[in-house]
Amino acid sequence: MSGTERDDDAVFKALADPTRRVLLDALFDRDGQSVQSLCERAPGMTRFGVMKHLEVLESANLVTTRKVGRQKLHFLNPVPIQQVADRWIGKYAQPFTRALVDLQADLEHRTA
Amino acid sequence: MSGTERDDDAVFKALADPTRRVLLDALFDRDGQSVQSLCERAPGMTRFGVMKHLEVLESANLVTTRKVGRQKLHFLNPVPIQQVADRWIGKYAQPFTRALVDLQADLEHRTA
DNA sequence: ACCATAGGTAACCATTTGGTCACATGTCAA
DNA sequence: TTGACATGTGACCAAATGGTTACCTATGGT
Repeated sequence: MSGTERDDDAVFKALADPTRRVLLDALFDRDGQSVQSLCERAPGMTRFGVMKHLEVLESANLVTTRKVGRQKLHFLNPVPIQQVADRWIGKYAQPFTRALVDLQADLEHRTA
Repeated sequence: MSGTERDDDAVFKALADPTRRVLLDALFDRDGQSVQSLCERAPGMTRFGVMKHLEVLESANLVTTRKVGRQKLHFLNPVPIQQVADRWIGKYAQPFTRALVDLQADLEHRTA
């Protein structure tokens, strides 16, 4: 796997868990939150579970952190998502593709 | 989890595996391929491994199938990807967001 | 100095996942 | 109808994942 492919893979894998997506959403709502604060978004899960998810997000470069006093603040970094969207998802989601898909679906429906 | 959230989750999880992304790319290149044909895209993996991945893609509704004679043809369905992109990824990848992100990154760099 | 608070480490566990193998089914063609 | 070919099923296995608990470190307030 090339470098960007490996990076993309980490991003895809990081996005594959609903808790992690919730955490990203939380940071989208309010950036720079502490672990404690983020735990509120994952009720019924211990702080350690949340921390593990945050580690995954951090190593996929989707969140960056900064220690302030005794708390660790988490910042959203959407750039990897944008890159993945640009060079992979866009290929499937572009209007051109969409038109083709609609046409194909129509044809399949007729011949079915 | 609501219905669409569960669907989105299946799509995210399906996209989390590199082999499955390769299979989608293969169908993007040439639609309507058989299992055999798709196996060529995953060298070093048995037909059964490929079949399992195809099942995952199918149950996430990313590929649809049609039996023709003794072979099963696979068709790409990008719609779920488009939906996920529209209602989740777009939020992070829109130009507006991108501008905010760049600004934030700049500020953080200055204060660091 | 002290204690409460915020976070970190490591061991551990259950489940899911990615993958294989052995075998079964269905279909075409001679 | 027999054999080759394409796909399906189920058992099975190793590794990764998601999560917990017990304990440790560091910081801030009083």
